[in-house]
Amino acid sequence: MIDVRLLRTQPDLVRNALQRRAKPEVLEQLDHAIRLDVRLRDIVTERDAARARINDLSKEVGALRREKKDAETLMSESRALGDREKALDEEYAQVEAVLRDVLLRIPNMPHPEVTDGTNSDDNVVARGPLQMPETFADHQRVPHWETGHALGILDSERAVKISGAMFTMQRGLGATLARALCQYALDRNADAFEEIRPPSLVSSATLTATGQLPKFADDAYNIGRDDLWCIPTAEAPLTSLHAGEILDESNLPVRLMAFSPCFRREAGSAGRDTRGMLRSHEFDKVEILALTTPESAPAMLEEFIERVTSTIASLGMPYRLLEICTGDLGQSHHRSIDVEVYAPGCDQWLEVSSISWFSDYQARRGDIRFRRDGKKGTEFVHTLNASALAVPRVWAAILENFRNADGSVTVPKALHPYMRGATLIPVPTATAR
RNA sequence: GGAACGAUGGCAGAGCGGACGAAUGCACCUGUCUUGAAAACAGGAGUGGGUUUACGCCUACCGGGGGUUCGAAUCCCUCUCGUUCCGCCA
Repeated sequence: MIDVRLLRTQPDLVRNALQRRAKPEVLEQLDHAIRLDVRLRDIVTERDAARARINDLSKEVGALRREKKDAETLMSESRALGDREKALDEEYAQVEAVLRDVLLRIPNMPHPEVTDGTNSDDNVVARGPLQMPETFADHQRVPHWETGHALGILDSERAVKISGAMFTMQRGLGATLARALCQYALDRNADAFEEIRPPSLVSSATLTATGQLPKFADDAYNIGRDDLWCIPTAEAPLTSLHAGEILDESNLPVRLMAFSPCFRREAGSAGRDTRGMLRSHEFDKVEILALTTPESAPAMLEEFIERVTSTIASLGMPYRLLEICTGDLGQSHHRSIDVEVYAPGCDQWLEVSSISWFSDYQARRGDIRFRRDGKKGTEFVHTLNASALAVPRVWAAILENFRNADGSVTVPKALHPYMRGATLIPVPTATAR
């Protein structure tokens, strides 16, 4: 949520920043919010004046009563004011609700350094592939779904039988590999992050704090009977962990990480990436997250980039960094860098992580504040997060990058400790099938 | 799912219709005293909103929402959460 005060005092600053997102309707929402805010303050001023008078009157009534004097004149004046106050209060609640809804739908202001652009075509490669092989061999040019099925470690058909389209299921060493990736990602960040095992079902308030609600309700699974939502990412419960709290500056930064399943309806992407593991309704991910002071957020962003890229690099696959342009930036995002891994089999750069800085946008929604040492008052924290590792796409990229000429897949060395001794996913023998 | 009880400031805990933003204790901050500390004494401390150049002033907040009243932490309704007992269960 953007700051109403900023919108009030420096509307042009906000307008210019949001203009860069290249979404005309946002500017209309902005003007709407400004009008509502003006109206709201008029109401508040009059309502508070009425309340002040009522408070004075009831004190006088109390005094008269003690002296056994008649107070009917004052009481009737107060009654009339009470009616007015009630009407104003109702109007306040109405206007406030609309204003809040409008504000919740206005996106965050992009960081000044974010490149201008209108859509994903304008994203810029911030760091090219550092280890792109000259060429890939033919045996690496096999899509992971073919390899996965041939090796008996991916069973899409039965996943569809059990749950429907866009669900996947790994088996045997494939399942072990998926879990190994999570285990590995957690261990790589355990030096600085507290591991959390959060709930996978959360309240509407929780999904509103991170920005999924109210605007993107169609993208998440809703359990209407209990008014709960399946988390689309551990970002949601982790960000809200300190919702409504005032933290001490000395406790910052708060660093959290979590393994969790992620549930996404993928409402707008029917028919896209239907094969294999590139897009599914449920997947596993390890998320890292930080709550920081505003001034230390840029350094944390750099640290996150370093952590994510070094993890990907340690698996030995070509990757690149993408600076997301203003037109492609998510609603809550102040700045985002995507990490993509190259998958030679399907010849695609796969987004395996998004490293994001939300400035105080989520903190304002979730009411996460901090108090500076020895100072009065509070400020909103900055939130940052990143996928330390998203399983399916990394899993897919491994099957393509490390496919051998005989059809087997070599397990990256970094994962060996988590594979129960397996260093290779072999081609099944005829009898084993 | 059923029943009973409960929810007050950082914590503990009073208040049960009128000067209550709220006693008291602990914790905290600032003075005085002390070489320093402790103790003692004095004082100060919450959050949001509106308004003001500013000091400040007004307003709201005793789990959430609604009601009664001139006036609600206090009375009534309702929801949520917690504790205990029963039921069910990994």
